[in-house]
Amino acid sequence: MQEKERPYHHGDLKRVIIETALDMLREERGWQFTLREVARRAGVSHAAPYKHFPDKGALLTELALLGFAQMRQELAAAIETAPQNEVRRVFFAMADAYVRFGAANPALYRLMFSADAGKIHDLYLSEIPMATFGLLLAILERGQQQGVLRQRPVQGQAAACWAQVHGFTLLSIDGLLLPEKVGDNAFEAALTTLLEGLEG
Amino acid sequence: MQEKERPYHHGDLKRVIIETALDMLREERGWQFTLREVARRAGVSHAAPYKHFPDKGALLTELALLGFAQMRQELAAAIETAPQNEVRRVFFAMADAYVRFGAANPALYRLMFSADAGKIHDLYLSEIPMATFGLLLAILERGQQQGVLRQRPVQGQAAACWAQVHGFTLLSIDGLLLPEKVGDNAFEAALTTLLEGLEG
DNA sequence: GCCTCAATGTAGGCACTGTCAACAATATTT
DNA sequence: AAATATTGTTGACAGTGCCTACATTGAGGC
Repeated sequence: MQEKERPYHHGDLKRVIIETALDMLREERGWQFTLREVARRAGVSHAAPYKHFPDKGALLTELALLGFAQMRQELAAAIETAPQNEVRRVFFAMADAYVRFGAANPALYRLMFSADAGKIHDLYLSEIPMATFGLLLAILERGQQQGVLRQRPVQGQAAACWAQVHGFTLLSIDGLLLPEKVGDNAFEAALTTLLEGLEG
Repeated sequence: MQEKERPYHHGDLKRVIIETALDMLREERGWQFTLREVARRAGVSHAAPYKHFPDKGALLTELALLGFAQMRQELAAAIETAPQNEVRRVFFAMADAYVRFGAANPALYRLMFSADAGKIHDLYLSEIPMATFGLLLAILERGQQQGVLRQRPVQGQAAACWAQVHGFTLLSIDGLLLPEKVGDNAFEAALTTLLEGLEG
């Protein structure tokens, strides 16, 4: 005698589960992901998710992929807002968007780079993350062609950028960039150092 | 009728538990830490650890602290092996030791920077990690005084270094620094970029 | 329309976990 | 020696991921 007579077959439970999980990732700061809790919140029995995901790791992997997709989108958008001929500003815009994404979605970002899902690793070679990395390579190449950046193997420079921004994002998420340690506007400072290393 | 008639009171179970946990951190690549498993391996009942640690998080926190202590020690040792007046080599030695530590103790390193323990964060202000950070600051200051490094706020430069090396370590642990993406010797490349950003 | 059948939901059970309370054995203090 | 505090064990509880058995439903062939 329930008011909302939900049909026995949910329709698109898979999407709902993913959506719910993403919501919880946004809300729960503590991040201890529980499949049963997701099911509960989705208003479905605790075993229902198993009809759509072989196991917990599969769901996590899918969430991570969605995270990469969203991040790539935001990075690309941020890049376009900058004047394309000024490499420095393009670069800054990208880095800023990157860290901002991490700060806005800490649990998701953590998940994306967490080995929790186990076999996520094959996935880092997959298209979306690779494409994101490609954005960075393109900027660096352009910068070198314009003579703004040092002539170095772009892959190495890309590694430097990636490590720096990734590290900064994680430290920031973990709340370790305390002013006592690192001063205020640590982000600008760190990015400046990185840029000065890239520039000729 | 056991051969080794272990006394009912273990003696220093606390140390043994920590030791066992560290061993397991070294061995288990997958890292899903289980208190009961530690107790089992220590040859003790599953609730025994609770006489020495209020909860799982407390043990993790202690392990993290030990990790920081060991790392600080190794970094300090590495620094001393380099000619003290050549900032560049001192810096490189430190960075190298840092990444090497992470690569040698992936699970422990992860734990040190994982919010798993919850309230670890208060601890990042504590002496040992702070002292490690101090090592870095000292190098940078010396470098600036010698005129080898750009005159910038050291804290900002330190943030750049920390983020870069931390990020690189994590990416390396996670096996994301694939040659297809980042080339071979990505480490030297990234460090070079960082150094060129620090140097005048 | 009806009957099969695969898809998708539920219920319950298994082994495991962190944690706690009750109890047992030992050290320590008085 | 007796009382007490410390440190171990056992057994329980709720919660987890995952599995199997079963219920309900939608889609396709007749």
